[in-house]
Amino acid sequence: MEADVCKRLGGNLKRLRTAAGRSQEDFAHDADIHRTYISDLERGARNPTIRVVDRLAKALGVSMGDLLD
Amino acid sequence: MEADVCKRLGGNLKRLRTAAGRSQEDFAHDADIHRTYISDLERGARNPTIRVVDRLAKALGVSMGDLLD
DNA sequence: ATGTGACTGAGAGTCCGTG
DNA sequence: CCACGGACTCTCAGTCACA
Repeated sequence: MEADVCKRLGGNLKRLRTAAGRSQEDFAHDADIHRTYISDLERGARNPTIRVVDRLAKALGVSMGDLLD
Repeated sequence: MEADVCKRLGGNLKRLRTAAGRSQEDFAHDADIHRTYISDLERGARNPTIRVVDRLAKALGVSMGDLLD
């Protein structure tokens, strides 16, 4: 446990996005975030602000806790 | 509802911190975050990264969802 | 369809203060 | 004890070309 927050977010994001059957490109469009930025996030390579996470959560229809906890 | 994420975090943070009976300064020290930044966060005046929120949650002994949802 | 390095403007986060 | 400001450094947001 205690994986880095960014890795945790990345894993949750990838899991929830693929579970919804959406590509990074399509999802990026819905969340209004650049395609390569989504790629970075899923790899845990970025430390995003809560405003970005808020957009991710809304585009997925989940809570922020679902992405971060 | 639908308040800005930063305002939501600010309200939750202030509520949970005061419920724990701690001053901003003491709490800032425990979370290893500058005291003025805690003040800014509680007023919803900043858009922090998830690493900062993670430290806040740990210092309070709550989940990130408790602070953000 | 996704991963990655590089880039720039904007803003995250720190530290000095004051009322 | 807290709100708020100014000034600073360093990282994030957002984008591109290319693999």
